Amino acid sequence: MARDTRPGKATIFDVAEQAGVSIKTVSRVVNDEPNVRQHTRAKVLEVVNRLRYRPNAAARSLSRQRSWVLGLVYESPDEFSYMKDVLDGALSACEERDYSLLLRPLTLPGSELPEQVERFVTQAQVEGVILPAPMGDLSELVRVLRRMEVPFAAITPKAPVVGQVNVLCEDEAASFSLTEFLIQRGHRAIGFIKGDPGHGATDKRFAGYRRALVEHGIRYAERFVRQGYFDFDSGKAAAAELLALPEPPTAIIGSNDDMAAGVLLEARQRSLAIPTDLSVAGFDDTPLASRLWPPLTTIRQPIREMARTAALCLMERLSGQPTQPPASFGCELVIRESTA
Amino acid sequence: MARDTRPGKATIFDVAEQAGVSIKTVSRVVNDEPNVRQHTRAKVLEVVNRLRYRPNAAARSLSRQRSWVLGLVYESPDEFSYMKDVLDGALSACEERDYSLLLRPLTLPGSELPEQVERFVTQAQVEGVILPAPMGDLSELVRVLRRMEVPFAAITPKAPVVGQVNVLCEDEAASFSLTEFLIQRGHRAIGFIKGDPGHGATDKRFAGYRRALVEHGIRYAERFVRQGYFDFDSGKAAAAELLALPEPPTAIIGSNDDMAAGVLLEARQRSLAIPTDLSVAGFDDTPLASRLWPPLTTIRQPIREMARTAALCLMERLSGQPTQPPASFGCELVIRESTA
DNA sequence: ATCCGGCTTGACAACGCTGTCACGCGGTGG
DNA sequence: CCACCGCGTGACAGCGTTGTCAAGCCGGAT
Repeated sequence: MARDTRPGKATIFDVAEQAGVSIKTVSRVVNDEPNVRQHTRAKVLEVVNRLRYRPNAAARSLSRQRSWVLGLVYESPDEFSYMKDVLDGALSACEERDYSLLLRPLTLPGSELPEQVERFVTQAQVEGVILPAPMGDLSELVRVLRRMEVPFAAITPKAPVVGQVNVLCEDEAASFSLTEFLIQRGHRAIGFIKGDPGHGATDKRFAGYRRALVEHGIRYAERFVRQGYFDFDSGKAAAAELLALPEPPTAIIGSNDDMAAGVLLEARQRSLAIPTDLSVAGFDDTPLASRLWPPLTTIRQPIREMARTAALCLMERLSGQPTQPPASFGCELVIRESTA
Repeated sequence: MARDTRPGKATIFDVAEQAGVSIKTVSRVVNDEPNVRQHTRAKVLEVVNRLRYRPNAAARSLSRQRSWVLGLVYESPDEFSYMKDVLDGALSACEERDYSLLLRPLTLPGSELPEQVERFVTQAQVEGVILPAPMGDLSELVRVLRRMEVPFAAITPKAPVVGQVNVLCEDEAASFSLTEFLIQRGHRAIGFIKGDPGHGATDKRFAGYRRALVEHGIRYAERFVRQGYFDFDSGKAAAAELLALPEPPTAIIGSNDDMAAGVLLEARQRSLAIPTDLSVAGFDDTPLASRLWPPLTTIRQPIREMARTAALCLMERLSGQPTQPPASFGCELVIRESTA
């Protein structure tokens, strides 16, 4: 007769007692350690199931001096679809390996950033941190984690952070292919709206744009490039400037979908037909891209897979494996109706 | 000379030793317990700061038999903006009170739902669960949590779950005011696209629509109502049916923004001018609503605040306070350019 | 018969913290 | 002068698990 039938309440002692073994043996069975006779193992497992025994995470953490907690430090933007995919990927990896994932949204720019991250990591005994873009590009952040000796995995289009797990995204190549696509469709005057200067992706995407122009013998014109901040409003404002040019571009690339949406709105307010009068392209293939009119030509990155990989590699590293070389993920050009 | 200057590594013993007191006194100071002389307290705090001592969460959990972990169980949809706000609110509350928040996305409908939740709760020693809409409407889920004696907080437009924390949203009233707004603008033939039948919000929003019609002496016509599933495609499909009617409605309400976006697209493909030929309204005021053309008239709910409240009330309850009566939150009509 | 080594098992300390209880001290009321 | 009380403090036993180490057992080699 079980003393307590509520699940999650039985301890290793209860199991040991009912199985007629010592707690150590139960521990061995539960942790799949070798050197337990088949018969004993079966008996223990039977009791484990009957009592719905689950090891107490706190006790295990305390004893093993490990928390099995990963942290996800991110910037919380309005348009969350990028982070949603990151979250999905990281969570799936964590669930698979019985890690927990703790979230820490940050507002940028932030002077107290190092303190906030330090608090986050120590408070929650975070073993490793995942840094989705653009967090890996923040040197203060990297420095804090280094000092605290907390391993991290950076998802970034920039050069890999040495000594850490890196997941690279081929933003430059993606931007190149997007620009090339527009060139092949006959565009010569192509506007480009850059993203936030703090983000590594900003430079890479811009670099891909320039390279495509050069390789196709088109002169790069600074007047076709505007600074944006990865948000709707800045995209709209930049588009307003570009479209007010004496010879406006026939196509505009926004460095993300949200800015491209801003371009669309600005164009509409100027009664420009899309894509007849103006082609527009974005980046990221967020849900937004397919809901706009016309649906956006954009670049799809396997964000979910990238985050998953980042988490998994980080776990490997935490369990003592040598750090993997950076994993790189390609992008896909999604052609919709906003370009002609 | 500190034995280990790395932060987060000092234990209560190190502090006690350097402060010349017992570990119990350190514990008292750190936990703000009474009966410590001012002088002693100051000395201990000084050492705590110097060593950057942070209590070990696992040890504390083990000893106090509490985990300070809340769980957030949600359905992971394509359009994540609702969940982003929930997440923001819940996280802010957790940070404030030094709780951790664990996430558990679920795919609906799911036959293994109870098992998944049970695993989630026991595995991570979750003390209380937050159920954003529509999770609180799933009876299997509620039943599992009841059986496990895990308190939860439901954010729902439906009747409060007895014995638990409840945060109510006034979907019926909001829908009423939105419909009334359209009526006052002269619309008589108003189409309505319902949401997923499983969601409590679906009925409430529909009820508000009907009540507004009735109170303004407009006959309710079933042909103007279509079933949707809270996603873009179903909204578009429903709009197609409504607009194919011999006498199509002059306004269409989507039960959320994503479906309203679908209506917009369908209208555009039929060359209907918005809002001249057709008014469109949504629900939720997601970022999508303001990025579409024309920007959507919609209903804004204080989701973030609601989630915050849910989390805070849940914590109160976990620390032994009596359960609060349900908190109710009003909505706001956001008038944009999609209606005339 | 003896010794050795590998497999299986268990006793016990350790992990870092909090709860309980007891002790000493100074003041207060009888 | 003594009993009593409340405050400040510390010793110590848990909390549930894993790591260490030693013991017992068995088979094979000596």
